[in-house]
Amino acid sequence: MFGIIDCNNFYASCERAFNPNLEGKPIVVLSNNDGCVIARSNEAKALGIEMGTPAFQIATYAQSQGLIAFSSNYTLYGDISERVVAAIASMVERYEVYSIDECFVDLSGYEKITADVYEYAWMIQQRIRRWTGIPVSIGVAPTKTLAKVANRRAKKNPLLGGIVVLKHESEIRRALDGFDIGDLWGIGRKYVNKLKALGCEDALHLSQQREEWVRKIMTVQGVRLLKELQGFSCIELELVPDRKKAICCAKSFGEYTDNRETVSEALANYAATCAKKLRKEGSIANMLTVFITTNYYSLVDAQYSATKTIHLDKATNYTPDMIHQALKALGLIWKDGFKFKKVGCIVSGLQPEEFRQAQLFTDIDWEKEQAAMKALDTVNGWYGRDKVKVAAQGYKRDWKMIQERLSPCYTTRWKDLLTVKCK
DNA sequence: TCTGGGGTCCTAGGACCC
DNA sequence: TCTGGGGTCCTAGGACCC
Repeated sequence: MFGIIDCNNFYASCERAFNPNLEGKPIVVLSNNDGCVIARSNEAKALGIEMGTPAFQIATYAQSQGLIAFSSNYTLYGDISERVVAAIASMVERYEVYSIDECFVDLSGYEKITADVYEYAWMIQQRIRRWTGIPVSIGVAPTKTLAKVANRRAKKNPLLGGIVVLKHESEIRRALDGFDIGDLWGIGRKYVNKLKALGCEDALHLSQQREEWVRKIMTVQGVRLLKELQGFSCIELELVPDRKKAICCAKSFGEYTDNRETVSEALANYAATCAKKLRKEGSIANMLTVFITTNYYSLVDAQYSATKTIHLDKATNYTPDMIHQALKALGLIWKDGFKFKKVGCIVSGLQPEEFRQAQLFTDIDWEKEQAAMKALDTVNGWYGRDKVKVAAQGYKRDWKMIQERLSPCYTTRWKDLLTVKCK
C-alpha cells in the first residue's frame, strides 16, 4: 500500500505554527515580490480567494475581512519541511520526498504494528502534528495515483479526519465515480479539454477506457495513469532522489528596469546561485542559458524577450566562470530601451563532477578553482550568505524583490528564535 | 519492377507537477 | 502601478554513424 502524506495549506500552516494568534483567521502567503497568492488557510479559501489571485485584487480584504498576508519565507518552509520528513522517517522505512509539502510512503508491513492501516496512518498524522505543528492529510491506496485520489477525498471532507484508505475494489470504484478528471495526478488543463470533448467525464469513466484509446490521446504517460487507476502500480517509490538534470534561478525585479548594470548585477547573482547549487549536488554543467523578458501583462510597454544558450568549453561549477559566461550571453541578447521584468539563468547538460573530462593543458586550474570554491562555501556557511562574493554580484541590489510582509526565520536564525514567557 | 537495417544524439515543443 | 519560481518526462524530426 502506498500512502501520500500532504501538508494542509503548507505555507499558511508554517506561518501559523509559530503564531497561534493566527488560528481561525484568514491568512494567505504571497509569491515573490508579493505578487500573487500561492497559499491560503481554509478561512481564506472560504472568502473565495483563488490560487494565483494577484495581491492587489485583494488589498482591501485586510480591512474588510481581517485577511492577513505574508511574503513567502522559503527558509522557514524548507526547514519545517525537513522536520516533517524527519517525523515520517521515524515511522516508515521507505519513503519518497515528492515536494516541499508532500511525501509518498510505503505502508506495507503496518500489520506488525497495528491491525489496521488507517490506524497506522493516524499515528503518523498525530506525530507530525505533535512534532511540527503542521496538520497533514493522508491518502492510502494500492497505487500512487489512487493514493492521491484518496488524499483529495480526505482534504475535501473534514469529517474523515484527514485520512482516507482505499483498499477494496468497491471502495476504489466509489471514489473514482464522479471524481473530476482534472483533479487526477497527471491530467492538466489541456488533457481535461481533450478528454471532456471526447465525452470522458469522470475518473471512473476514464479508468474503463481501452489502452490504445488512451495512448493515442495522452501517450505512454496516459497508459500508466490508466493502469494505476485500475489498481496496477506502475509508478514506483523513488527512494534515492535523482541528481538534477537542470538548475534554474530566475526572479522578477522588485521594480522593472531598463538599466543594463542592474540587470547584469541580478544575473550575476543568479549565475552564482546556480554554481552554488551545482556544487551542492556534486555536478558540473556543460550548458548555460540566459533569458530576459519584459512584462507580458503590460498592454502599453514595448515587449521583448530573448534566450541565449552557450555551450561551455569545459563543464564547470566555478562561480566566476559561470558569471562570466552568463554576462557574455546577456550581451548577445541585450537591447536598450525595454523595461525588463525578469532575468534568469539555467544550467543544463549536468553531469557528476567525478566524471569530468580533464583538460590537456589547463587542467591544473580545476584543483585551484575547486579549492577556492570550497573556501568560499565554507566561509559563507559560517558567516552568512554572500559574505564573500564576486564583485560583479554588486552590493546595491537595486533589483531585489519586494518582501514587505516577511515573517521571522523562527527556526534557522538565532535572533529570530521565539521567546517563551512563563507566568 | 527493383533501392538495407539498425542505431545514437540533439533540439524544440508540448504536456505535466508542486 | 500591481499577475511566482523551479522542475520533469515524452515525442517527433533532423543529422549523423556503421
